[in-house]
Amino acid sequence: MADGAQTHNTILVEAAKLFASEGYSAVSMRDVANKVGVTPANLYYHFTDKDTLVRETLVHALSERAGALDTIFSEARQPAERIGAFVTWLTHLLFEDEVFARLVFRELLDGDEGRIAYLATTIFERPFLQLIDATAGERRLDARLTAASIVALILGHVQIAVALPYLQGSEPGHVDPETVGRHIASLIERVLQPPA
Amino acid sequence: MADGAQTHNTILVEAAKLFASEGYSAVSMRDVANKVGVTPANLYYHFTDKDTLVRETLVHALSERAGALDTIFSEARQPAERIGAFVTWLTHLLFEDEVFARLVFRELLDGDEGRIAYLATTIFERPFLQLIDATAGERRLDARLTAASIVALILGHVQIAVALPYLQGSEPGHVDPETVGRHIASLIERVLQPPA
DNA sequence: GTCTATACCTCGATAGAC
DNA sequence: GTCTATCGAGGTATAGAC
Repeated sequence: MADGAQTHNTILVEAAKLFASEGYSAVSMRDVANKVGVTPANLYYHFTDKDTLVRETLVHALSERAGALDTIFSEARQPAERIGAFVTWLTHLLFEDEVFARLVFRELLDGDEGRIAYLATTIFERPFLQLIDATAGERRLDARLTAASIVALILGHVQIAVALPYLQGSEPGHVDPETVGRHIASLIERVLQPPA
Repeated sequence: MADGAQTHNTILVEAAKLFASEGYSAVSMRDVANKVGVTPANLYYHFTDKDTLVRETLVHALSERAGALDTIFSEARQPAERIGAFVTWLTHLLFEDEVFARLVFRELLDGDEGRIAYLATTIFERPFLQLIDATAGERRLDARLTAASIVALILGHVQIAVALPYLQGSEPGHVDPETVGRHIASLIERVLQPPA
């Protein structure tokens, strides 16, 4: 199983998958060890205890994905274009990267103060400020609430996607990132266009 | 601790609180027993095993709340008014009834097929069909996606409410059901108003 | 850095008295 | 209907050989 730095990283990656799919308390150190292909004792060489493993797994998984956020907004564009790019990016990321999406949802549900603060500043703060800036043109809406609504809309669609197939007359397109992303973009366009 | 029917109900209520706040696998039968004030063995008199307790707790908690849904839509109104009433109702319910909100989020995250199907038909189906009906007037949008968006927007706002206080310049109003509800209603109004 | 072996605890669940 | 007592499995974590 190669050298230590390798194992350390493999543990973080496999633990992220397990924690995302089962939840922290449902996954034992034995589970992680089995998946990685080492013994439980080895996990305690790399991480002092389970709580530390959970936290470092989270930091590793989130910071890995948050990097791409920079490039989304880095190119100077019109506000509307910037919003569209963000919507497309986040929708695809959450629909297609199930590990990331589920870790985010778990943190929002079960994270303690420190972990939610970390999540907020690492993932949400940058796009949130950009969205506030981009929606500030519409004076009759609270820009912060509107920015929150854009993020909420995307998160909510991902969240309810698992339930939609059980409703009457459901179609696969309702849980397809491309379709949902375009729909969200068109809703935002309507909200932000100057009223008649 | 009174007669059996009473205890049975108390268990369901206290278990709902514990499961909502900690998650199913993080709560032991001993935890539930302690909170109720009985012994673990007694729980097994009322429920055959933990999984059964979890399922019956969920059914009890959801069906209890879903009843109010009928009255929201029962009075014949204009589509716009019906949407407004639904938004106000669901926003307040989710922001103010933390046990219900967290149980719903947990099911969406960790429920198996049967439980998500139950959640979908018990909670989501009725308002969903009503919303489709009420938004069908806007021909240039997919009514089902738009209905999903309304639910998604509300769920998403509740979901990210815990993170908003950690973002720069946050205000208490952003996690207040009244303020958020009105904001959502005004967004929907803009989307559904006939374009210029 | 990884293992074997194990201590100690908490878990879900049951038997049987009251 | 509720209790005491207990079993076996599986949980976190550590000691010490390699």
